[in-house]
Amino acid sequence: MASGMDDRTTRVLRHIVEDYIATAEPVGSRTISKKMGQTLSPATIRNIMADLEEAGFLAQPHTSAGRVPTGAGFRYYIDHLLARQALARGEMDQLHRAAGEGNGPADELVRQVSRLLSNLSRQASVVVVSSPEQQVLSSVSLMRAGGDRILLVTVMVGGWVQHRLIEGEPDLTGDELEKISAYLNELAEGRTLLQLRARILEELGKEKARYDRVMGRALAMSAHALADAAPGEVFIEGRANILEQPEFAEDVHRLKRILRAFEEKSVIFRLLDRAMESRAIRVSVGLENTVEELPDISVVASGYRQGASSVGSIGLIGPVRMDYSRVIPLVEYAASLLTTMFEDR
Amino acid sequence: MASGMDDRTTRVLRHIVEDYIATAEPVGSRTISKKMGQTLSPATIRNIMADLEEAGFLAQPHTSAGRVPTGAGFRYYIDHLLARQALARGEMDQLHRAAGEGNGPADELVRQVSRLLSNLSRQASVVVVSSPEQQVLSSVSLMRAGGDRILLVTVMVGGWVQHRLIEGEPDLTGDELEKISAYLNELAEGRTLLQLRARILEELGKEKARYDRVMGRALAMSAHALADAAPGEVFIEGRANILEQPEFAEDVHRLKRILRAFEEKSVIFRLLDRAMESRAIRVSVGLENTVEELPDISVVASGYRQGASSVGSIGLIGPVRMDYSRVIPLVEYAASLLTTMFEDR
DNA sequence: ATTAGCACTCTCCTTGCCGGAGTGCTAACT
DNA sequence: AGTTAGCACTCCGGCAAGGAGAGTGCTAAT
Repeated sequence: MASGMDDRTTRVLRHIVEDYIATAEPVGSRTISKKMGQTLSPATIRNIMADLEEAGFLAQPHTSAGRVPTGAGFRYYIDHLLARQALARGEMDQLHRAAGEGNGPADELVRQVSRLLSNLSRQASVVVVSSPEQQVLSSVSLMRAGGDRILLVTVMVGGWVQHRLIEGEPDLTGDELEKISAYLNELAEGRTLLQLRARILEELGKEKARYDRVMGRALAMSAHALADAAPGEVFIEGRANILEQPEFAEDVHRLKRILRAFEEKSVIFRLLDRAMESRAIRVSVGLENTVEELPDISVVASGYRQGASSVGSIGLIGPVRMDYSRVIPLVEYAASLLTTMFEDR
Repeated sequence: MASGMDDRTTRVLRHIVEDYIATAEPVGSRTISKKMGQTLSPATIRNIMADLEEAGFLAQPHTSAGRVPTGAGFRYYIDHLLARQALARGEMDQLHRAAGEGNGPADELVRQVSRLLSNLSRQASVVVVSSPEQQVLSSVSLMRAGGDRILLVTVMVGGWVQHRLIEGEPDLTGDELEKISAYLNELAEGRTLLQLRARILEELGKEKARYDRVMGRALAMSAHALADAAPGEVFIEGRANILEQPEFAEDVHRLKRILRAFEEKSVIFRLLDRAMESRAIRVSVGLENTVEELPDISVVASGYRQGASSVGSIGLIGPVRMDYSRVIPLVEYAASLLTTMFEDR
């Protein structure tokens, strides 16, 4: 049925979707007729519209209103009708500059890009970073953290930094810590965090009895600190842009749900994690996304990689009525930018 | 004039403010008469109300509506009339538990407490952490960060961790890094970040010519990395609670301004930094706070300390119509909790 | 000094009434 | 056949009028 639409019908659909994206109002037959250069009269358009409605691509808010695209309508538009709009030179430059400014650790980079992406798109921008378990370590260090606390700091090659606190290990001298750090670094060389953990446990079995107790205890406590996987991170920028969209600004209830979701990382995670593995951009429209808390929102997201492995995804969250032709290239570019930035790290 | 109010007048004011806090609606003379056990007739109350209006504590939205407290009215209520409401046992326990769960580095602790504070108060909770420049270091470490990058990690005794990236220093071996780290730690011993920086520069003058070039360059690059002060941090939790307040939920424009402010750390900083030094709790009502972007909001905040020095403040942001009797003790308790948590760090 | 009474003022809700936009259907046209 | 003009119909949104309700200010009596 979807493919059984002639060219004229799809052109009408395209115009309706685009007009609706631009105005956020139901669009009528007259408008479309004009837009198509009067080659067809409103009456004809109406007939076509009726067909499209029957096919499930359009809906009427009430009997005598114009048509509004349904989720399926948007889906079809995105999949078959969309004319991508090239990024402006200036936008690309801005994104590059933002990436350049993120010259701190990786989170700084990601935050800058996300922030700009939200500004350019006037939507809320989200970046999720998967748990760095699978990433290759660059170095490890044990540091005093006041009192009887020790901080285990891990740095990944991509520039992600993590720290975990170890409590109640008072009587290690600075020298001992350094020695252990050096040893851990040896173990970590070229390994992922996951592998390091395994390696430590292995080593622990071997060494425990033989060598000095200090080292044994240090290994044990490192293993313990690394035991539970770090949860991964979520960065959200441009929340306020949500209010720019009339469909949300007018409905306090929906607004509340979205803002609450923003505060619950796990929800955002679920929203974006499907985009993570796929290299291509992914657009979820309305009810398609399985997150019950948030019906009628769209997510445009793309994974970014570091070398061969996917480490996270970046995307936009907004109303179904988004300017996909503009927003999709933007997200795509931002994702590829992150990928290249991480490449030479 | 403020002190020239007799007991009865202030009691009326108190009831009006409290009723308004509870209902968010203008309150009439009848209501107050009833609330005071009919000891005074509505007509009398009306006279008193007229006095209070003249004194600037009340206002009428329109001729025949009830009265609404003005900013000055709230101010007077907070300063003279407020009956603090003791924290429930359960609330204290919850806060303690939250603090206990924040067993990671300091930011985790702060975030947990803030989050719970926002839940208990149904307001947006904010914590600002001043730049750690003045805090005493616990340890320092230089770590490889992939490519030709080095990460300078600093840990404060309170548990705050910072990292700064140093780019383009490729040819230092792991051993050298460790050696330099050890040396930096010696210099840092018991010093604040500010002092360390000075010390490094001093040392740099001395050592540069004499000792090995590696050490000299390492010192120089550390000094450079520490040159610009880290900006301090802001944690916001419970943004969605803002929507719980009818005064904001109904006015999209105001909502937008607040959410935008939440995205601009500097604004939040300005909002809370006056609370930082003062040990007592600080309540800013409406236009009192000098942040032009946000008229008609209240900030209830208190500094928290680490040892003798103020390191930040925690507070709530909400409408002027807040339940101060409940919220003030809450913030106070949260602040003191943070102070004690940092004490034994 | 307090209070009852009363006229008055505003808001808010309901109701009813247009005008405009847009549709569906039918009949005529190409 | 497909297309179009014409027309009756539906529904929304805005506007005005009217009435109920809440609350006030003032005056006169206690």
